[in-house]
Amino acid sequence: MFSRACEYAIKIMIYIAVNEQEGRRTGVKEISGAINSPEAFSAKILQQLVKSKLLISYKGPTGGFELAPNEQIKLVDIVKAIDGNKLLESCVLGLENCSAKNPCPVHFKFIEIRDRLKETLLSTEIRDPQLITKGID
Amino acid sequence: MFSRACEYAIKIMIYIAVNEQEGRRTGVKEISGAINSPEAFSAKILQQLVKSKLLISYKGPTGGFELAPNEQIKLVDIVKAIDGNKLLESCVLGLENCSAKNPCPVHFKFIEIRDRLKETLLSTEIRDPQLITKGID
DNA sequence: ATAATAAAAGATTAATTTATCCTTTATTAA
DNA sequence: TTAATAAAGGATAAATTAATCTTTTATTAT
Repeated sequence: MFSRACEYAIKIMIYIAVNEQEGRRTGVKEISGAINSPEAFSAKILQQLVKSKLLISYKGPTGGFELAPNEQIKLVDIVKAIDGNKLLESCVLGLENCSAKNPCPVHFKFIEIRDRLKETLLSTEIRDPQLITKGID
Repeated sequence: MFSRACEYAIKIMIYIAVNEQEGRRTGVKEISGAINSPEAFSAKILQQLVKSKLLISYKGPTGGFELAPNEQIKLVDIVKAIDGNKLLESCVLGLENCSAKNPCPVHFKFIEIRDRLKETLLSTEIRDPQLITKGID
């Protein structure tokens, strides 16, 4: 469903949110240890999340990452930042001109699944207390 | 959502179903031309579909492919044959031990989307007249 | 100021997926 | 029975994704 990088990204964001609750800034090494992801690869993903303004980074000792403040960060923002919007917008059969007016054979079978997916990604906020309690490794 | 190969596979199966309606056996060249897929790659996918018993192949002149007879072929069969059941069974965050009893942070957010997807794949039959009318290229 | 720390950046490698090419095998029709 | 046809099989190449390694830049605390 999501790329490996995107799976890591979601876990990363949730883990940083957990630490935010406790007022702690989080570094790459701690994150990759906690979510069991390769450190250097995680660092690349963190860079993308910073460029996408979902995180703020700090260098040097005491450095690390924090969630972008005063922002509602939703799952959909993470997915778009890492995987783009192919999953959310493109035809499941990869047809260029598929639409309600010119539907592919399975268009109407999948449109509601996709809408349901979008709705879930849009309504799930990364600071949701429900999210930040459960296992992530 | 699906791999490129799986997108091709679904289009291939629908196209063969269209021809079955007209009593025509279909060859790789015609198929790849009709659905706009690379011929040699399509041939590999066709081989997999034959190995998975979803198609029957015939060599030589007048050769080609037919749907496996007397079988209800569902979308889920195609997806499983090409992409396996990762999409249908694995945790969206890739966690090995994710389950209702030991849920990942997004488990319950996605479980119903997945169930909806499974239901659609299970209930969509490749010979459904609704499927085999619409554009596929 | 300087040493230590940690992220950023860039280059490279590995693995997987997508795609092509070439040879072999089976089948049909002349 | 032979030539043409079409799928099967195997090897290879290209592209994308995943992952690693090394150097640079910024920041903090001593």
